[in-house]
Amino acid sequence: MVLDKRLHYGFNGYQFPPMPRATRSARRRRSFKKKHEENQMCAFDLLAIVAGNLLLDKESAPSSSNTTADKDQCAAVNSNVKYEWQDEEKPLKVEACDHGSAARNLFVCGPSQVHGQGCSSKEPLVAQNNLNLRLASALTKKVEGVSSEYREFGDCILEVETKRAVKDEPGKFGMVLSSNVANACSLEDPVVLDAKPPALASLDSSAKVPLCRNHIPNSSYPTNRDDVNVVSRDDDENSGCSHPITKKKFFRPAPRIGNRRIRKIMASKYWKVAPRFKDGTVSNPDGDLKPVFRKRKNYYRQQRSERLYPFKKRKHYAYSSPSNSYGGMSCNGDASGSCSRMHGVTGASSSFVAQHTSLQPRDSHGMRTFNGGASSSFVGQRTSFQPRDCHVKLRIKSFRVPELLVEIPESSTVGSLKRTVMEAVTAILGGGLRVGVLLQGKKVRDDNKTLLQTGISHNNQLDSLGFCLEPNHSRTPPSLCPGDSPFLLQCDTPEPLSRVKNAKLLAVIDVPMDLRVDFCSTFRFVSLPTADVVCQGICTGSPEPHVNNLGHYIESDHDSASSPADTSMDKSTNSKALVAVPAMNVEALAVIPAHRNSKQSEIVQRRIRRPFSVAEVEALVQAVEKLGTGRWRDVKLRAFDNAKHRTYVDLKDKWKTLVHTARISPQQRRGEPVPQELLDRVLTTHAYWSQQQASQQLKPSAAGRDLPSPLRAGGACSNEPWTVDSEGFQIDF
DNA sequence: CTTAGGG
DNA sequence: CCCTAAG
Repeated sequence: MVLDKRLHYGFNGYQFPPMPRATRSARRRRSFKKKHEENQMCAFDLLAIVAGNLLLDKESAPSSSNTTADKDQCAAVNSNVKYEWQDEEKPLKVEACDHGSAARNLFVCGPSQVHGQGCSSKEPLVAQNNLNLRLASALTKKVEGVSSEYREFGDCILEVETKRAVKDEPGKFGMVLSSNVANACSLEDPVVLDAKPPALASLDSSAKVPLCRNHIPNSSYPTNRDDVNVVSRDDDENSGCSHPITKKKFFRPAPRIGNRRIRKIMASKYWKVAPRFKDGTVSNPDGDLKPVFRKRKNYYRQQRSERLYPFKKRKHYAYSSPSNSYGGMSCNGDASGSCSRMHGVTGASSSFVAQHTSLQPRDSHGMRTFNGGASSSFVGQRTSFQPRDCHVKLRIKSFRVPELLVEIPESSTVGSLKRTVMEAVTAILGGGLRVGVLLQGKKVRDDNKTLLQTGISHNNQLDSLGFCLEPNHSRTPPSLCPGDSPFLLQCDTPEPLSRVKNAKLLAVIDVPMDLRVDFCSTFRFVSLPTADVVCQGICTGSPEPHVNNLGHYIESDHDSASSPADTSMDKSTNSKALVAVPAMNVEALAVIPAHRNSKQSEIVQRRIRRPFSVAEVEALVQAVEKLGTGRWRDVKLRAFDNAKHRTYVDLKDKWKTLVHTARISPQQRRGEPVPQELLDRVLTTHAYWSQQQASQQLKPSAAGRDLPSPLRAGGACSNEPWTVDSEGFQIDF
């Protein structure tokens, strides 16, 4: 099979789109050429092709079986083929790998110049660096003569790390490909991955962050940077933080990635991520970053990204406004997928990092909590943007509507019933509700405390956090929330309400930790001034490393500690750091079941008190007369099956109180008076069953027969002082 | 989960 | 109504 698809990756971040085909218009070719000329800065070019075929250039049609590349010009590894590519200056050899399965991984790496000459003839490349490529993994081949490392994951993903920065573009590099990706790309729609670090895009930049085309100031790269920070990701183990390495440092050998991880990666669709980087490019506050891409390219990318990412990114991000620098940054939950993808793009991101070495997040706070790449990404973000503060992500799966009591005549129509219910619901939702926050089972009453102060932080207790909807007493007007809150939740002084005990809420809200507790306002958070606080904490259930969209890198490296050394950016970024928190974030990112610690997190509210009506008492008495006092479950089923709010324990308790009530003087009784007739029956019944119970104990074997069994319920027992209706009385609520 | 009881 | 030990 011939793959027409190929991917070009520019280590510099410059990408060469596939040459236009001959069939294409001259105009397009010119355009193509022009573009490349403009991007001469690119020092290194990596060409990767997956799926068994490598197209070195349009002229040389690659066939799966043979090496089309001219010797000396390109090297490609095909499934079982060995290609050699020799550059005069830097010979690159790639030994064939034999991967059993479908020939997949191909990649070519070489000085861009070579590439330019032979393969992409038109592209001027400045290749000066030597890259060592090494394939780790199944393919495990070494490519010598180059200074980067490859990691091949499974049969699909290749990660490249550069040890050395390209001359002009220190730190830029790399990428990961998956065969899938390759397949996905057609020449027509070349996949262009930008190694460049997207400045500050959020992961799902696609959704919220404006594409950076405009942000790209110019094509030239900064030349004065010597330091390259590279973050290498570790293996599957996650938890890495990005740590920048100075360019002089060599990257540590890329750890191998287990299949498991590979699968994950694949699943995450790395390749999809790649495009994002590009898109994600955001203007760099410092202006340090200079995107190499042109608008046109961006256009490409954008298009592609759109195509490739049909799926919507997390809604979560959607909320974040573009302005919100960090809104998209966090990865978690759902995001994990995207994050992981990013991970795949390690190389690219790392390059990004390098560029931004100067930017280092001062605050490692959030970092530590991150897993793998994600954290690193954050780092990057922070550096460039002002860090805000950690965010707590909570998901509220649903709110249960507090119990509604509706009274309606039996003669009412169903329609009127519906309207009645609607009105009740509307009354509640329209200002009759407020949100209660519970932490560790305790209600958080102080709305003015920050989440952090309250103990709600990104790295803890999320599972012990609960929310509840409470009826809002009319006396307390909704204070904070103007109508904008989508939920129309009003907040006011939190008062424990017993009604909503069952509300189960799981948080999944992305909340800045410095927000006040009273997110009742719907979760419209009010950000407090928190200049210093900056952490992007995110909790994710997913072990996957995350990479921030910025391309900041993250690595889950074992030993690597994130080294935010460079603070040069700090000052610049700080000012920006605190941005208004968008009202968004309500979206759920990660799903964090709040009910895990049922005891603690679950709402501990006491149930609302609901006095038994006379009718209920009647039903209860009747049922107990028939069933006895030791079969509350049956009583429930028989008479209160439809009264969801009455548990058998409630019935038992009520019986207990009825007995007590019957025994005390009427003056001592409280509440709705129960007809004496009923109380008398209560006493009679109680006495009867007590006796039965006693006799049963004395002579268990015989007693059983005497006791009215449920089955025999229809027939009144001769001993029973009452007549029983076989059907019983169902209380229907 | 049910019961039975104390709180 | 809640909480819980027991079964």
